[in-house]
Amino acid sequence: MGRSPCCDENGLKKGPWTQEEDEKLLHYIQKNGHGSWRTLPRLAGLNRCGKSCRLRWTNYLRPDIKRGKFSQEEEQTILHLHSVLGNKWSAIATHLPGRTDNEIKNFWNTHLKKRLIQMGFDPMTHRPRTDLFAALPQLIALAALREQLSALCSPQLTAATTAPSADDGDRQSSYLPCTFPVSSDGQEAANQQQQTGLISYDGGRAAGDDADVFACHGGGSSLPPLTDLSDAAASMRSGSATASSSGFSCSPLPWPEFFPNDDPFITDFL
DNA sequence: AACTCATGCAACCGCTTTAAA
DNA sequence: CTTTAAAGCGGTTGCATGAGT
Repeated sequence: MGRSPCCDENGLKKGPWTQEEDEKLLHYIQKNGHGSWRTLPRLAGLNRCGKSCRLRWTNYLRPDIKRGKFSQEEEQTILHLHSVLGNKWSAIATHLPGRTDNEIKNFWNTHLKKRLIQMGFDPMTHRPRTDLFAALPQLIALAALREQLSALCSPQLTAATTAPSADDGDRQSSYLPCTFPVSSDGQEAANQQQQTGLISYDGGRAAGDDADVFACHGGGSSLPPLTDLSDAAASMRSGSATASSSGFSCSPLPWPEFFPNDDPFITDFL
């Protein structure tokens, strides 16, 4: 398992390519093909290592490269393939004609990964995050909120905040915040995801598979997606009147037992 | 206008895999 | 079968640019 020598050792040029170098490489490959990348630089009159030339060609100079913004469809394809293949950028790139593995990798790292994280999904598993670290800021904020509520509200609220016993199974799921209004089948959560335009693809795989990959509630995680509580506040402000008058049973805030819609403190607080 | 910070992307590094001797 | 060279691949870095202060 030998390693190709580093460019430094041979005094070869590194760093950004000049237009002149690009032209030399392009001209040589168009005329002769790339053949052996090892010998190409010398033959093409370039003071670069073969590796650098190959990279420049495959990621930039190749004539079939499609440049510019990724389309919605390409985005969905990447998300889908990444959920199946993981960080196999070259494998993903084979399904996106004109896109290089490097380009896809960059797009993933700078856009898609961040968006998944923001939505509370683990970018590697595509499932809601379960790690305590990721949840910590929100847990702290909620703990502070709870403390304030305990101090200001009736004793029954304090009682209600007592942690459930270990055999409380289902009830524990409502212990952590989620601004996606939850129904028994989680449909609203799915709808909300679709509205974001992020997780909405439906092609390629069986519905069951995708439902599993992008499950929000009850998808094998005890922790719902992490969200900004201000979203919940806004949603409550806008929906509280109709919710109370129509007898809407599902609180827009998490932990309805702690944050009852008709509690004057809660409505004032929000 | 000057500075700082965040973002996007091209390119490099080093490990793994493949193929040839 | 073993060794070695070359290619492939994914992770990471560093620079250019734009936005915000």
